Amino acid sequence: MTDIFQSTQPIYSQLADRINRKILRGELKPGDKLPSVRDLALQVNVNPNTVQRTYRELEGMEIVESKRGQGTFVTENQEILNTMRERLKQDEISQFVKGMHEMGYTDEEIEAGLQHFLHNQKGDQA
Amino acid sequence: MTDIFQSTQPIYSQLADRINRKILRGELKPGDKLPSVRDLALQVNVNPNTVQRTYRELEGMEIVESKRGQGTFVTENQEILNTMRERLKQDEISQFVKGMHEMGYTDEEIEAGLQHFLHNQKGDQA
Amino acid sequence: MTDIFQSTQPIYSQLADRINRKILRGELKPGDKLPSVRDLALQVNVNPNTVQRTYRELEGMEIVESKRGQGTFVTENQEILNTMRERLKQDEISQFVKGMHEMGYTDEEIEAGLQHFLHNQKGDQA
Amino acid sequence: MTDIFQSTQPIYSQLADRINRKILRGELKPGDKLPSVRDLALQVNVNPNTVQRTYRELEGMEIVESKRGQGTFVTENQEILNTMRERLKQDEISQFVKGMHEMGYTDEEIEAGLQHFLHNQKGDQA
DNA sequence: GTGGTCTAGACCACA
DNA sequence: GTGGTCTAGACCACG
Repeated sequence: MTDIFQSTQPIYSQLADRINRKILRGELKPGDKLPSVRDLALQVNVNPNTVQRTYRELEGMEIVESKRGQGTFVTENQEILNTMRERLKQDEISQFVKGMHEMGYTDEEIEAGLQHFLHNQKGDQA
Repeated sequence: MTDIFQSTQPIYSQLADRINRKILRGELKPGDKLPSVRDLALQVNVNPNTVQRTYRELEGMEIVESKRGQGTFVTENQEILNTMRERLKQDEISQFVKGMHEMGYTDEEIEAGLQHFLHNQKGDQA
Repeated sequence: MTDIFQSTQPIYSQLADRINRKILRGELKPGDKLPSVRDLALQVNVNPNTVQRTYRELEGMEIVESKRGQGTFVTENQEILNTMRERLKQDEISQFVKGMHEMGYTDEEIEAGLQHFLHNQKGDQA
Repeated sequence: MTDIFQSTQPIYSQLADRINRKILRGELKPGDKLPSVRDLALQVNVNPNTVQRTYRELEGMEIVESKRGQGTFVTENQEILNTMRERLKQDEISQFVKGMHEMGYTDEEIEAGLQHFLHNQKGDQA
């Protein structure tokens, strides 16, 4: 039994990632209030406990502050956000390179491929 | 109800992708026989119909050939494999760049980030 | 409704504290295996999830390492243990001083009281 | 079955302690009337019998006096209050030292730790 | 309303 | 066996 098709990463962690990226993209700005635990649970159709755990995770990373009785807010500490941004960038690159290596591409081919792509994108991306 | 967490891409398509990559990686070589529909269905724990559809998909791309009564085989046509390889490469790159753009990185930063990563990997990849 | 008598600190956190102190006291040494989640849950009569959370908390502090399928173990990193030791010491002192202040004692009286106690203990402690 | 988490000390005794400390802190002054048994029972959400027993305990220590038909009052005998104050101080110290010993600290370290703490507190207490 | 804790019980992955 | 995740639903404390 392998069950390759439900991504193995836990939901709370996927959710945390999504929120991180929303913050980076600027959809959520420092000081903004996140949806309440229960609301987000309904939105993404998971158990409130799971959202709770997501928020707790984000709090651990100091990306978010939870205020009992008030809500959960994006940190106003820009430095932490920058750190997270850098970390996610490295993750993304590392994952990309790993995937390309798996397909048998060399570092040089990867670099060339990227450059070619970047210099030719005018609206022909997927 | 959003259900963001079971990746939206259909299973047969995910399966096709996985097989493609196995071929590129050399785990499956031109002329190799793929597992029978029933066997693969058991292995990855999906319905045989889904595997059937996956194979049909791959046949459509001329990456595999089904020989009635014998099984399904990786094409020996190297040109087609090269084309697929190229297509997957473009997909990978495009997806990577899209992700980086979403995080607000410019093309220049992406290129620089990749180069930095490639020139510094000694064993510190994820 | 005040309910002053169920210590407000969450169970998982009390449990974590108890385990910390066991480690400091040397009842649990670096590399030792903690009881399994389920066993400890039975021992202290709480839900396994609560113990799970305790272990997770300790893992976050890097005091403990959980190895799936094997168990949870006290870290062998002595430096972390020293740090924790120092932290708990400060907590204990701070709490003591706070309590004494609440009873109206001055810093000088606290210091004198402690010295008197330490120099007179021969077996007459509580 | 251990049930470590509901502090093992009986409630009436915890309550007595709390009242003692209120008196020491000056929240309750000599001659002040304590709440009626029923009122206090409601306030702290315990059975009136428990409060009754608490008051009897305090009476035994001569810290309060019950005047039939009028209520329960803090003693005006300063000497007794001083004695209690001293006793609670010793308790506090003894408990503190015991805790530090449990963590493996020597008497010298305890004294040094306290002094360091007292001389450095500017607002950085817990 | 908000976040936080806890239980009960199920199911998963690793070994 | 081990730890880890998730759901359902209850209850708490803060405001």
